[in-house]
Amino acid sequence: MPTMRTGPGRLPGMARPSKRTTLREVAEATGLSTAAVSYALRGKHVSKETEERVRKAAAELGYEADPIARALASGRTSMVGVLAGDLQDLWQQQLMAAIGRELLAGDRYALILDAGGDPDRELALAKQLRDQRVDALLVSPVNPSAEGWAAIADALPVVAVGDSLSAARTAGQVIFDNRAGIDAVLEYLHGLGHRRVTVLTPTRPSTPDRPADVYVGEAADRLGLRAELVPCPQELGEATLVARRVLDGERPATAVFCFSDSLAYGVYAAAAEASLEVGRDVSVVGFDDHPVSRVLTPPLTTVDWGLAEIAAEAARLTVAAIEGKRVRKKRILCAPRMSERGSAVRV
Amino acid sequence: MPTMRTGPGRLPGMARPSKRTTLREVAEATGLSTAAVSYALRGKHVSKETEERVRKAAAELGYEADPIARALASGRTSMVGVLAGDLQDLWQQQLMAAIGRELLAGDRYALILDAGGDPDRELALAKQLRDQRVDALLVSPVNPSAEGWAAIADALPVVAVGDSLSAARTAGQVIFDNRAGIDAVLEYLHGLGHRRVTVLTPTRPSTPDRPADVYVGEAADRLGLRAELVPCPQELGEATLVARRVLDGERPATAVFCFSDSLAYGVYAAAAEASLEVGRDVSVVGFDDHPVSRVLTPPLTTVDWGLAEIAAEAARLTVAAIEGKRVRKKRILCAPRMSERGSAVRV
DNA sequence: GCGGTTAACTTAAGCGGTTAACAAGCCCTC
DNA sequence: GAGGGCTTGTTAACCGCTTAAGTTAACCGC
Repeated sequence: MPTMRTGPGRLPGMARPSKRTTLREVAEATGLSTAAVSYALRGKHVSKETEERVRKAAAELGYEADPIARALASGRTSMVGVLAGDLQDLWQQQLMAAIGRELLAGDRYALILDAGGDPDRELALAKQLRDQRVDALLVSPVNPSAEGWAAIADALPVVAVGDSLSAARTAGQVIFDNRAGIDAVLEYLHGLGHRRVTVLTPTRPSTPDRPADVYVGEAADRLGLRAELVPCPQELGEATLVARRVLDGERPATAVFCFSDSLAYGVYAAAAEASLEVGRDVSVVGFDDHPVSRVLTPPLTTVDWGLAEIAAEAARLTVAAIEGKRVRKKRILCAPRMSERGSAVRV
Repeated sequence: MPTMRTGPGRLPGMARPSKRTTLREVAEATGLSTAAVSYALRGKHVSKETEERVRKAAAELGYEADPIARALASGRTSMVGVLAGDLQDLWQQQLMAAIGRELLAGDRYALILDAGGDPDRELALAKQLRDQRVDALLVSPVNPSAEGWAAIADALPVVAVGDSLSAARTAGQVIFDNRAGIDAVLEYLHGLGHRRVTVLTPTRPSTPDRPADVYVGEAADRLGLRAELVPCPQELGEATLVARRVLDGERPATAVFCFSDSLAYGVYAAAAEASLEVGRDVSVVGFDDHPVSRVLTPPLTTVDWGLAEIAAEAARLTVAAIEGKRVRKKRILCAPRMSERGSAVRV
């Protein structure tokens, strides 16, 4: 029978394998009650000198509070659930990365889940996150006006970031002024002489009166141009296929307005396949300003919303909501800034 | 004094606000002990009919086990800590998204942290993840051979994915055959007539004998070409600056080999600024095959490692390690596939 | 018909913290 | 000098679940 051991050899004097030091051990070492230690480590109710003594002992023993136990007792994990609408979208990947960084800087963890563009899944994942006891929920381009979100918002603070001017009760919102963005783009294209525009929208089951769609319709009517909405997956391969159909149609529109830069990349790919030159044979406008957009040929004309500030504000609102702080503005409106580059031209 | 209530109005008959149903309540409803219910819900030790009865009651009461309490009692959260080397790298963003999906499909959550390219931070974050009690740690392009990783691997299974042929004890590895990839690229460039190549590597404090660097040196010697290693940040703006310096130098190399596609985008941007044409004035090769790489002009010649399989294998190894299963191959070697496109040309 | 299994539950002791409630000591005040 | 109010601690009750160990009662072979 082979010698059993729970781990590899260990130098004498080192801490036991994966046995963490507990609060009780610190209490015993200091001759205090566990309660006193618990308070001391969080700087409450105890004298300066006791606090010092406890801290010292804790440090010596290498004590680190167990987040799970703490969560069970206190009701708060230090995790924020982050629900991404669709991580196939490169810009959302960027956003999630930025949000993760922001939260981590405040000693919180982002538990990021990807709804993959499916609204039903969004709600299911939101419930999973709630059940995971995250302290707050940060939902990205998601539409939390659906039935069922109330139950989520009841249980924990929800911060929305995206285009949803949702009626649902949220603890904060960072919203893109989509109407302004859409107006700006369509006016821009109109000014360049375009009269027929294809609008590539993310595929989501057609809620008939989705705000963005409505804005497009209104702006188109106002400007007197024809805008056709075409749903399109964010994944490049599929987006390329859809874009291909759009470009290959008979009498294709002169311009394609994409609701995300990722979709625009699909148009670039499709154009290349069809030997069309973006910025000459067809105009393309994106909607995110992803870093690589400026590397394309021609550089993609798009709408910048200020990703860094969005991530920072979202994190700030979320943390404030968790801590129950009052914030001056619970609703941050992001103004669009057109990044005019070479992909849209006069027709 | 205003009326206080804990939540918004609620229809009579609906469940109480954010009070979850507990195991005890199900136990009372069925007249069983909490233990019996606990067992029943996990299908152990109980009769078929009791199990059925419990399931029904649980469903009716809308019972959902509290993951925190479960974690405290059982010692396992259903979270996998995922440590990304640098999320500025677009390919790593893709990888993280894919890993997140894979794990979620298996009812586990990915707790993703970004080391931002800093090796010291890597270890610190790994410790944080361990303290968060994740069931396993999945480390992406990270070098776990450093001092201190042993303490991590002692406490939980560690799966490595990346180029690290690390000596540290891991529960599994998905490794890119970097030597093969580097050889392939340099041979390819050599075959095109290039004799001086700049190699853009991610900035990490210079561990003098990092494997990849060594491979470059060896391959260069063998082929008789001169390869200059230049560290470069993954963020596009900074990468562009570095690339700019590389391209502007006097007697610049004829080809730039980038250790990630993100770095290559920087070269494209720098080339455009300098009015150089990639694929004519300078050859560029990437190393990841990020989706957008094929959208660039010219499409980026790069090395594909099969992201989807990597993510799937990494998730599989991780789950296997958690469940203590034996796996046939604990070490998956990913072979490079050159995606030859238009960015590297004969000189 | 009797010890030995086994199936089906129950009991109860945690897991490692938090936190309300109470107690002791000390200083003031009236 | 009794009562009031701090400050500093302690006690003990959770938080909601898991699980080792114990209890019945039915079943079984001989």
